[in-house]
Amino acid sequence: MENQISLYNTLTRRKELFEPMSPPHVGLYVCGPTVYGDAHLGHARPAITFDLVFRYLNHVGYKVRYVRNITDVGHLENDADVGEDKVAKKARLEQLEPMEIVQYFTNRYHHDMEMLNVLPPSIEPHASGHIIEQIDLVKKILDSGYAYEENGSVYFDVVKYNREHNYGKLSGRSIEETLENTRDLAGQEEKHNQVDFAIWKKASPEHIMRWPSPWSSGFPGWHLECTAMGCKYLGDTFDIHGGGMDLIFPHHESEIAQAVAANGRDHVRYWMHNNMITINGQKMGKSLNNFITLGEFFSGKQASLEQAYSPITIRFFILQAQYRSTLDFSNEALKAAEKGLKRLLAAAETLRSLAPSANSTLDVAGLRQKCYDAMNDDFNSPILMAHLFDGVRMINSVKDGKETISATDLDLLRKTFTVFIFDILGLKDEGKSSAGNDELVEGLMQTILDIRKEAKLKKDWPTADKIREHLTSLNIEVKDTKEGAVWGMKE
RNA sequence: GGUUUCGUGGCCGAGUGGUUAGGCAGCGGUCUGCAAAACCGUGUACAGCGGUUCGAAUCCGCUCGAAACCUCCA
Repeated sequence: MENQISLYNTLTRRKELFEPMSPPHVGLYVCGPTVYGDAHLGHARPAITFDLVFRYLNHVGYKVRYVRNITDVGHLENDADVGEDKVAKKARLEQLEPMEIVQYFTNRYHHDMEMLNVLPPSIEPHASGHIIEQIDLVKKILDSGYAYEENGSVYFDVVKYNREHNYGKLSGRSIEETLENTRDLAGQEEKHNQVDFAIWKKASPEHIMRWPSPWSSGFPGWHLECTAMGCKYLGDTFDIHGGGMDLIFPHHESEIAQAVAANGRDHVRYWMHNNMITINGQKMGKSLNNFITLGEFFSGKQASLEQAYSPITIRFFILQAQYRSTLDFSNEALKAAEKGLKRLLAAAETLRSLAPSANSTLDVAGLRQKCYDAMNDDFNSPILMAHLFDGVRMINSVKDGKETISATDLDLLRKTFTVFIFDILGLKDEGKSSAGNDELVEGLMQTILDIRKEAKLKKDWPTADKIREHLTSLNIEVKDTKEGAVWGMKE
């Protein structure tokens, strides 16, 4: 590989050179959504972060198998193990089949992701479709002695595991402290220790999502699915596992424990975690009830939104921050993103019609290298964007005749812009497809603008202004530029 | 309370020992019948107090403030 990528590994808490186990193949697993509600801005962050990782690894020549699961079982709603399954709860409230809910929100999730130009993963396994694998995993853990059965449920013996391995290697916490600080929760009599967690849970009579198992009719534990599906599709040990920072403990910590207990070897080599999106300085999340769904952003129909924001604006906004930093939502920040995106795309468009000169006064190769350097340094998209904006200045300067560019450099700059803006950052010009592609409309508009042009040549300003005003009232915006009048639909 | 992380100019957000991050807004200018847009130029900021150093936003200590995790959570 020509590009040496370094990435921040949560396991070691530092940046490390990325070396896949069996290049050029790379295994990438990312925790996907729990489909019991619409995706909100917070869900867009890991999707876009790891879409960037997926796109870049592919770009530099790796063959990536990207697995992102759909969680449609488990994940208990209330404290400890006495709660009911989130999906099941919603189902009963609305008198729908659980799988109907799952399908409905999965479809909507896919739609939102497509809008954000997030590429589909290579495999998108459902937890409910891997009950057999999960039961197998429970058996393995029982066989290796790191779990015990109690009244139809199976619990992971964290204390025993911690004696031989390090439960806490990822999150950096010690089990002793955790033991001291864990609250007393009801319904935990079955557990030998408070830190133990269920890997198979017997279903209560009213619990409708349930599967037969050697221990009881029940359902798999919260952390089991990712271990089971990750190992199934990527191997017992694989390259990269990603997800939100809020999953580090206990979810990912427990995933490691389950995998090591079952397979006796290391689970994941590089753990990557994206930071949270905040609103008023606080995490945007389901439980805090302060989230804004992606659909609401796209439509602008939500109390705290001053306007609609297009999917690609949202994408640009998220990529403007490095994935390990928190990112604070505000209308002001989003509007800034919208304008910046527009300027970047306008320059990309200008680039297509730029004329070359005999030689260059610009360092295009240097710019290109800086772009790669930024991405190689832990996928630093904001730095990449800063360099691209330097490119924007170059393009406009050439257009103004202040700088010149050779044919070779022009070609290189075009390639650089295309690769980084569209292929890697995954941005796109949304305006292009939505308006102005209809032949009839295009013809009519051309006729009208021609008439206006003639009026302007005769300095018949009232007529010219009248045409513009009438079009404005139809939501069509006309702007007189040096190259003539251009029109577009107002947002 | 414990663990971890953070505090950068009006806003968002990089950087992390010595040289301009970048975007948006603002200001100045160019273009322009008007309007809008576009383009160019422009800002010495780094929570506070000490310390280390020739030199700190960057390292160390303390203080203040904020967040995440410890319970489902992207």
